[in-house]
Amino acid sequence: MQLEALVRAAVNEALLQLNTPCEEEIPVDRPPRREYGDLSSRVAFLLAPAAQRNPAVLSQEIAACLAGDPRFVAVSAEGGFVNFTFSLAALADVVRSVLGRGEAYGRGGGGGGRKLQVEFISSNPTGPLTVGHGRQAALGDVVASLLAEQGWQITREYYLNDEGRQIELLGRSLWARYRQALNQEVPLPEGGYHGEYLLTLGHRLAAAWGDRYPEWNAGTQEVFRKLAVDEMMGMITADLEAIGVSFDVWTKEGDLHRRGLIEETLNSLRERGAVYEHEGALWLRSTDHGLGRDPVLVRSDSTPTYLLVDIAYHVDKFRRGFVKVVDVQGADHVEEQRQVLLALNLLGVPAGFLDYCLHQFVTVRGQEGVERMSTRAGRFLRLRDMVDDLGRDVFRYFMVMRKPSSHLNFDYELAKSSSMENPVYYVQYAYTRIASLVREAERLGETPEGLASVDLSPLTDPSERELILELDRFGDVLRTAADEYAPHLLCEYLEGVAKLFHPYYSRVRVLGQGRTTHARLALLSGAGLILRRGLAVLGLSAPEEM
RNA sequence: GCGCCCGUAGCUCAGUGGACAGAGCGCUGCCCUCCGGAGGCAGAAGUCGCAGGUUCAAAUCCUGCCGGGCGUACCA
Repeated sequence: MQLEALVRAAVNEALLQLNTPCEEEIPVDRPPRREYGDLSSRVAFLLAPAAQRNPAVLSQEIAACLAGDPRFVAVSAEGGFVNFTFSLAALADVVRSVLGRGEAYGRGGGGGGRKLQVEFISSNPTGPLTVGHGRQAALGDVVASLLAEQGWQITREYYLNDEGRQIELLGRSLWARYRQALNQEVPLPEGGYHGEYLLTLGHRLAAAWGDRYPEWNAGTQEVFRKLAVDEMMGMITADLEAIGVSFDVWTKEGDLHRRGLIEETLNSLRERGAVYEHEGALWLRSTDHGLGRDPVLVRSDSTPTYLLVDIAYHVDKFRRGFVKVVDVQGADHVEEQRQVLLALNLLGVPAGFLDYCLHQFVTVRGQEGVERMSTRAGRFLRLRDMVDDLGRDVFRYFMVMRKPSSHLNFDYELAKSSSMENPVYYVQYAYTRIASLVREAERLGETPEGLASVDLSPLTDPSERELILELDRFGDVLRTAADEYAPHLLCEYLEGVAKLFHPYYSRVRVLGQGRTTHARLALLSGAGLILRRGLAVLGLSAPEEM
């Protein structure tokens, strides 16, 4: 990050001398081949057309201007690119920045302390969390952390659908299981919940209550509905705890109703002429705005659909003062997302207020070909079972290591492996080795006075240069990952740092080398700090010992 | 049919306009009495789904086609 700025400044100076100012930001890239230097700029390609110059010549002139610049040991032009190789002093500044800024290193200020909400999981309380929810849980939690790193004031929120048809069905299913446990032939309702968890719960209730609720009536319904939701929420919070996810706010659908928000939102949409009646139901005019079909807002039995409630919920989010809202949702919600965005637009909520982080589904390797998971049918892999088996760190990492928009193939065998083949351990082990090294240095009395002021001139090994260049990228990686809701970029970055570290560590001796020891300890402390910070953003531990 | 996502090495995936396309796993060979061996080094392996187009430059942008996933409910 600071090295990029350094190149940018140097190029600007050269362009000023050449009387060819660049209006846009100077492009700086990592060259594809090591021999091209540490960083490069294709600025000459950018300026050549307007200046009517040959990029190859222009790049040579830029390089010539910067010959002998103390920030670089080499500035060269090749085929229109300008390639930069930093001086050791410039690189050493990076290490000093890392150590100097410490925990704050890599943070960005784009959020400016403004309020941002990340809503995720929001799974119906109709069963325990599944592997699919696991991806969303990890993704939402890490995206929230990434945005917090950019200076946003984050609220993690879970929307709890505690009313409606599915919940009635759940209560009725539970009652059926309860009666079955008392040896009464009561079938599960049509479309009811088949999962084993209700069976277990039914037996428990039968043992506790005996024949207290023999009939399905309004009173029984109320008892079972409420109890079922409470029990399911208990399971869900326990599951969340297992993966280390916690929420700041839980919003219940019932509250939105009681506050009259649904009605109010419907009226606002109606005033804007966006609603019409057809076959006894109320529909949203969305085909007028290029969407595929008009969805129902209020059913003919006068109950609101999920879509209308969701629109009202988002209007409420806007009123609550969030500057931005990110909803993490599965790919099966695209259609609905467009409807919500359209409705918000009609209601005057500024564009860009709501953003979706859309993710594809998870397949666990070895289970391909099985039917799609369904909580209702009782056909799913429980998140809890996988977390208990693999550990929180591995589970979380594997869930965010792929681009959200790509289907996730979960390699269970690799996740289960405890060697360095497993990327989680590969990264964590790098940190552990550094921690161990620092402890050993302290024990031997080889720890330098102030790490940040150590003489770094002994860092002449090529791997040390590589490592420093990589450390310098940390802030960029965090920012891009936050902007794009793409935690996998951070995973790849950390694996890259670990991949530079491990071979270096096994090849180079750190302790007992005098000044070189001090310099290497400073560099590795910086690397350790970044590994720990990166792992923390992912919600993983950085073990001092493994 | 329509909409969205995906198609890159044997497998799982990075890489959204720049220089001879990368990683992990797997495979082949070599090395390791040493700060934590839960190792290290090297190698083989790719017409970037196909065909056109735009550009000085395309895995990347545009169009069409092929293949896979998801959606297309008065479910959520």
